[in-house]
Amino acid sequence: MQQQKLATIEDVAAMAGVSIATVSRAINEPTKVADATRRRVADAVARTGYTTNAMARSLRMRRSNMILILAPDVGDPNFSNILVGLETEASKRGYGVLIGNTQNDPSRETDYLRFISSNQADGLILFTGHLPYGLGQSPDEARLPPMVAVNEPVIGSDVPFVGVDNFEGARIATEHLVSQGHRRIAFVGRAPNREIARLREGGYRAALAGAGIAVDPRLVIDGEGTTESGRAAAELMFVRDSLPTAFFCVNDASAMGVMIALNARRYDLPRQFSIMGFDDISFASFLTPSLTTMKQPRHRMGEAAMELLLTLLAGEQPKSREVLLRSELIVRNSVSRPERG
Amino acid sequence: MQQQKLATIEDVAAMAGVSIATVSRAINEPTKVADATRRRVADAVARTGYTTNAMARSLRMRRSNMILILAPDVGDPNFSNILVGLETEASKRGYGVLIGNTQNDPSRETDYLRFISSNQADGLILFTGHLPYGLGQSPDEARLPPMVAVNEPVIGSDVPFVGVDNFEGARIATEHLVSQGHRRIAFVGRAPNREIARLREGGYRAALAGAGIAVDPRLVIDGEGTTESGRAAAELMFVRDSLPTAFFCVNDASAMGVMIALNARRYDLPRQFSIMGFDDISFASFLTPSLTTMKQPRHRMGEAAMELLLTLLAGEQPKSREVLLRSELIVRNSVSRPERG
DNA sequence: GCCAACACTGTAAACCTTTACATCATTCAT
DNA sequence: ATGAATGATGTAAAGGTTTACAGTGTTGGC
Repeated sequence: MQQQKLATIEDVAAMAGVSIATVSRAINEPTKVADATRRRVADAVARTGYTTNAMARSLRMRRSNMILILAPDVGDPNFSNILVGLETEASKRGYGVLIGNTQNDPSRETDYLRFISSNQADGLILFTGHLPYGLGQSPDEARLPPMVAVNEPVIGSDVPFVGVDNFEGARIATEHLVSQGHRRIAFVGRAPNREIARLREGGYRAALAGAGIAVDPRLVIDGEGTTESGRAAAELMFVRDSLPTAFFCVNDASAMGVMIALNARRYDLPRQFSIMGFDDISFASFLTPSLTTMKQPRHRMGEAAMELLLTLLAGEQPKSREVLLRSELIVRNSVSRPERG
Repeated sequence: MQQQKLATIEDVAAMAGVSIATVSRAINEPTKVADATRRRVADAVARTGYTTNAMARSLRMRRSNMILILAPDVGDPNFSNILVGLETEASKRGYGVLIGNTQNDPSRETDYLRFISSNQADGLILFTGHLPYGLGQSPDEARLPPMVAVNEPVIGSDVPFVGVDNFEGARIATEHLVSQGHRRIAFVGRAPNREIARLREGGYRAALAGAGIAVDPRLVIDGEGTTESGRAAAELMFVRDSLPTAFFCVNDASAMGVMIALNARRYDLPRQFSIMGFDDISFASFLTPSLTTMKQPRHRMGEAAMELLLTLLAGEQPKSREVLLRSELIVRNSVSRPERG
């Protein structure tokens, strides 16, 4: 329909009275061409409305200037701000971002790899916490495309990682609860095969150990980090009749679930139960009570991850293959001193 | 680094003992090639690990199978689910999605158009509510790339639109408030130059007119649809001392702001004030009180928008250039009967 | 036994760049 | 005045597909 036959470099060359090589140089390496010529070319570009055909360019240069972002769930509230950071940095450096929503479906992961193998993307950002299915198995690591994990490290691999120190953050969070006088602290969202959950559980255990508190296994509940799983976890504790005075949740979504369960049972929060989350998603402050949590610097995480990936792509040696940003304790109103022992 | 020199169609052809043309056909038009040959090619493809180079393909076919999504703010909670829908449908049809976060910055809008003009994207999905800067001005509409607006229609243009009937939805919402006995109903988030806000304000006015209620101009407050603007709007009413019994907010984000303001003033909601939002963002149900609002079928909006765009791209005539999905009243706990007249 | 139709395959052009190499003119040191 | 170095430009190859067109062999109808 709108195929008006776009101007090519040849049209520009003809109009400027030079060869196409000169046009290319005038555009990409302006110093290598005489001033007068450069002006003629610039003029011709303007008059023809020429834009260089990215496909031809990518074909020739074997580089697409595109980055593929693989995320299990683009709708995750913890995702979007990181995405903005990624996109900002990429755009600043002349890269575009392609998004791939995998829903943790192995076939979709494999499917998206076609963007890499077909040269449509030069590198990969991983939110998934594991290598895309179809990449990890073969031992020829050399074949791995340049990639960086963000938010969640990739288990058992040396994929560069950008995020917060989840172990340390969880320890700080748990220590905050301890410092308020809590000794029976639940961990909601245990998931041994999710690296991020494992790290946070580790920090939780370390904090308790440091305070000389034994972990009551009945207070460590499995969950996938969803709101519903948080709700179910809290309910389970009531059924088992083994209650904590505080809940440390693997993330804010779980914490919301716990809060829903407790509100539904008409408890007065935080008087009767304290709740601590992790992530500081944008809605954490709008809950009632507003959620005390650990803040992830999401925008900066995104920027740093993209920066690292582009450094890798440029073939340069990055300062470090792991960027750990500081998470920050955000004290709001969901934590108080326990009313009973 | 991993430039192992990927297999090309020529390698496959050599291994299968056929010409490259046959390989191409075996892959893209299997019926046009003899069974035995097809098997040999398939075998060679498997053995070489060949994937077709998307750049070369796009260059030749003048089509990238990519869609550019232009959104003012990727972090908007109303955005992500639509994005999932867009992505799902695109992926199903073999398209990839490229995301462009404009932050309403005209220069970034223009900048992203390079993806279109350089053939890196075949079509455009617009969240912005206006034509990208750098596209609208010239009258040669013929040059416009295929595009579809989602969520917010594009003012004064015939860009196809997929979304809910915002006028009608706002009318239903307001009528609900009226049906509960409210007569002093505020509209929070007036923005005459935002089409979506105008439509919703229109629905609000229509509902009041239908009920024989005159609009009190002091109850119509400007705002950009942010949480902060909602908070400020509510505060303004207290300052002006012209209070409604119910707030109809242009979107959920504004409604949250109003709620924050009222909670801060220690009002008992919804007993003393009713609040109605629009969008049903994922957190609406987690607010206290949970938010009564109009639900947008976001996932389906995304799918429908992508479907429409791909239809356009295929050069086919779509059934309609406007797809209006039904928004649905979600009754929760933020609306009750007014306690005073 | 001949010709047309058909099924399959190959040849080569086209898609639009970037860039190594060659060419030519000019400058500068000697 | 000469040769080398420098600077500006041009020529042509390469990047990997798709596809119009041509070619070949086979089938089937007469």
